[in-house]
Amino acid sequence: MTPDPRDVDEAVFDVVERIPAGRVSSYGAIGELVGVGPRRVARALAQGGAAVPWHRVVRADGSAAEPVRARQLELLAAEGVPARNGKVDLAAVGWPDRATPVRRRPPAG
DNA sequence: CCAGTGACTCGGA
DNA sequence: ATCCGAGCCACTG
Repeated sequence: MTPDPRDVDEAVFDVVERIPAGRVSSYGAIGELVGVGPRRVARALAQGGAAVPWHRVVRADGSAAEPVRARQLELLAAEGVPARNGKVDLAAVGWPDRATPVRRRPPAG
């Protein structure tokens, strides 16, 4: 069965809704979670992102997309996400956390 | 069907 | 840091 386009959009929105305030994800990261390409994620947000915290989705390098760049940085700053020269620190506020489970003993040295 | 475009990403220069 | 090409997926003329 081929997944309906609307279903893919809903999957994208569902993941975006899961991004906690103060955190940020990327098109590619979300794409991997829902099983589509980053461009497909961007398309979904451009189409109906108004219903989800789209501002918590940035580029892979932490920068914001052109058409919403200024707006996105303001919304992020409003919820405690600092930006450095127009880019957020994905290593600090990136979501989901990398390799959180199955690794209770991080390399302490 | 082909070409152009876009809230993308990676690798190379 | 900046620009370009290729890969990618969906839409439009």
